[in-house]
Amino acid sequence: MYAQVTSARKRGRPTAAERRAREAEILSAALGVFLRSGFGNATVGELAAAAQVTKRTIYAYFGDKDALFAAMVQDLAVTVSLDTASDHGTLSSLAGRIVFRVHSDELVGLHRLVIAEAGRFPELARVLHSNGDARHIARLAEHIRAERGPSLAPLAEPLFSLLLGERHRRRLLGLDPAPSAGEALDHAKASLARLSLG
Amino acid sequence: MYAQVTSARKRGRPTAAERRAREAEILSAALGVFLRSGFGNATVGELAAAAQVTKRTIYAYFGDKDALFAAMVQDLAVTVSLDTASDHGTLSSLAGRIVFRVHSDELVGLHRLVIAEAGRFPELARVLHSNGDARHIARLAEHIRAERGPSLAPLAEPLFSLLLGERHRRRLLGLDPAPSAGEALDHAKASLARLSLG
DNA sequence: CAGCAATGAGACGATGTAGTGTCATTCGTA
DNA sequence: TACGAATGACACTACATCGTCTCATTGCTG
Repeated sequence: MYAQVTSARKRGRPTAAERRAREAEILSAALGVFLRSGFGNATVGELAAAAQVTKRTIYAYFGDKDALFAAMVQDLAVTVSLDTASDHGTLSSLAGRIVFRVHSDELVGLHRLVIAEAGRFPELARVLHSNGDARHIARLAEHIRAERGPSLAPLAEPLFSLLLGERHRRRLLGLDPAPSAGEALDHAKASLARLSLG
Repeated sequence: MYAQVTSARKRGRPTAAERRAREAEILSAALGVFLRSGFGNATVGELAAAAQVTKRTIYAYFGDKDALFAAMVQDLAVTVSLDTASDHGTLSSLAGRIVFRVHSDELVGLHRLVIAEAGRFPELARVLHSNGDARHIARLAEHIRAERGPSLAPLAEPLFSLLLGERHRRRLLGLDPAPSAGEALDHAKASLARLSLG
């Protein structure tokens, strides 16, 4: 059940650039494996094969499986929310992009992983929430403040709940596919209208 | 780390009533253990000790660990939503009770378990959603229809999303404690007001 | 250029756990 | 009353997986 090894990697001491690239590759491969198998079910051998390295290297780079998982989540947490650069445009366009992003397979899977392991990694739950939900809500609040006035800013949090909606709960349970960008925008507009923000 | 065994249970063939009681006891104990440890981390020995039986009996009753987990979730799914009997009173009182129930440690923990194992037990995810969220939304829709007219019934689903709110996401991540009954009612009233259902 | 750090390859030990076998014991049932 | 089903107690097997060890190999670094 391991990933296909297409070519043997060369041995020997790597350059500094190779080290950085290898670390990134391990983290990236780990995401794929953990999303497919879950934390408990993923074996270190599987993780190593997916990253095209040996277990030796995994342990040399990260110490153990727990640390690799933590490093992966920490690494991803930075990119969990939308780019700040894309932080212009109308409120409804922002809301639509948030819906699309938050319902994506990648983010839903990451959320599922962290929820499942929240007991063993409480810090990761905090990090994920700070960089995800909290940031999205803050961004919505800024836009509402700018477009509709400061008095409506407290609507950002309930708006975010509507943007998630029942669909996101079904997503976490694996019952629904990810929405398209068009569906996401439609849902965002409907949510704004319900709070008289349309 | 096993539960303390206070008294040795008698041996020998049990009566029919004892069998039923024992099965219920195993299911109940399994909930506690799975909530504490998660599915993967809970051992069959732990489950057996918590139920005051031996592993032999667990296997005789349920076959294997997977089947025990499935039986437990199926058993609980029936009681996941509010009693139909308590289905009277005002809309805001119903909403308050739903908030309280859905944010309870027990339901949040069950949700967390099923989300974590949704890959291996997709049927359980369906059962939990049908008996939980879907039923709550249907009940809200009935009340809205009766109190405010049929045209507002489609608001039941967004209302349910507001009732969960950001708090429930934080609950799943283990970041917040369960709300008191008073807090639950306050939040329900605020949510109704936001949708002009107050 | 010589020594050493880092790696691939993969065997290996240690550990934990699912699930079963054995035997005595209790009690329902014919 | 005698037999057999169901269970407790618990040793035991089978197996998976974490993490380490060995050895050869490559290429940085002084």
